[in-house]
Amino acid sequence: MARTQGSHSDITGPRIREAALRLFAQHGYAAVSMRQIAKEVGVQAGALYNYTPDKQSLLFNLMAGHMEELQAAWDAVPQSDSALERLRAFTGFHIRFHLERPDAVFIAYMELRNLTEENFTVIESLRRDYENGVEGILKKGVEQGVFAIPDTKIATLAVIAMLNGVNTWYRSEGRLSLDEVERVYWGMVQKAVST
Amino acid sequence: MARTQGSHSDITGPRIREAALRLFAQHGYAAVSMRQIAKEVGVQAGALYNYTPDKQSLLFNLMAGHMEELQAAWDAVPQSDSALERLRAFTGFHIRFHLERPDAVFIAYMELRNLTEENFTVIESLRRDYENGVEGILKKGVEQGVFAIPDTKIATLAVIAMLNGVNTWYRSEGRLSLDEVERVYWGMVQKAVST
DNA sequence: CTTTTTTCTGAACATCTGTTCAGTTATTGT
DNA sequence: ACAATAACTGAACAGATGTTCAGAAAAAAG
Repeated sequence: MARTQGSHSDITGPRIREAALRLFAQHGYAAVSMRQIAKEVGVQAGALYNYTPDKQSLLFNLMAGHMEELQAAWDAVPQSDSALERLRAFTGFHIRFHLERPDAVFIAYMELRNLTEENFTVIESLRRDYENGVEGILKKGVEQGVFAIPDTKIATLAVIAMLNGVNTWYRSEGRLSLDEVERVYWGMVQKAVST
Repeated sequence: MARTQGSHSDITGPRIREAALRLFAQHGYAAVSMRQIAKEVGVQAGALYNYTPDKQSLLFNLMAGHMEELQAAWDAVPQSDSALERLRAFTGFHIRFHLERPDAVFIAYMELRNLTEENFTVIESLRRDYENGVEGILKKGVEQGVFAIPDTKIATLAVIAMLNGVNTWYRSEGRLSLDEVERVYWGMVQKAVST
């Protein structure tokens, strides 16, 4: 046997990324072998190398793709003039975006140490861009006199860390709806930074 | 060669745990081999098995030890009658305790997926105990009328997630002192839950 | 129908994995 | 001085690791 029936590059490529994403999130990058990923796709390990130069690139592209999607999605959200309204929009956006892709989020936060130095630098830079956007909102709110924040950098990280926490416990079959979750978190975020 | 000069069980044991802790935190459980740990200690891989039945137990004992230390340390903190004061004490305690052992904290949160099912259950139970202590404070505050919280469980997780964020950015040589960090976070926590 | 290209297999590679264990040496107890 | 024990070595184990590559088969192009 060699090439099997119905095999296509444009199908196998995404399937490899999906399988890698799920497996990396579940067991961790180092604990997942190329053969496991291949098995999930229904292909031999060697075939993966038609789609990625190596395992490291597979991880890096998943992470970079996620961070770029995140930034692009946030850039597409219309921005109000009010800093308070911007922060509310961000809270909702961040919670929803992250709950929609728990695996990608998990990897982007947990597998940083398995990146090469260069790849790590790239991802960290993307993350900083995103954080700077949030800090911009907080700074604007301080200027407008609606936020009282001794250190906007810390507040940025604190808010993001708090919101990221949702992913550790939220289940769609659970007690609370997405809207309720959003409302509860917005209540805390708002109070935490307000004057 | 076999037993080397000046070798002692009561020295090697802790050194193995220290090396494993550092390496697991740095590269991840799955990415670290028993031979790497042994090399760090200055011993052959086989010698590790005088101190741990296997690699999994090494991880589990590090995590369980950390969680028990955490709970014991918090239990030792004197508790006020005021829920507000209790929460302030918790904020300071949690930040300081976690900043003192970044590696153990990192492992306890990141390597859960590398635990066997039974071991995972144990660790999760210890974590829930700790979280329940915090939720008790918030509930008490609601009773006393000083906290306004729609959902104490979510608020508990949100506060802890926010505080855990410190470990991702704090450096002792950095811009802020521990006292300042504690003050800034307490300001946000207090406002987030207060009436 | 024939050629070319794309997609994949299956085997091979050198190296690393966790773990076991017989044997060796330093230390402790008598 | 000798025996017993604790601590460790070094080799071995069966299997897994990422990656390469010649060749085979299916699909596309002519």
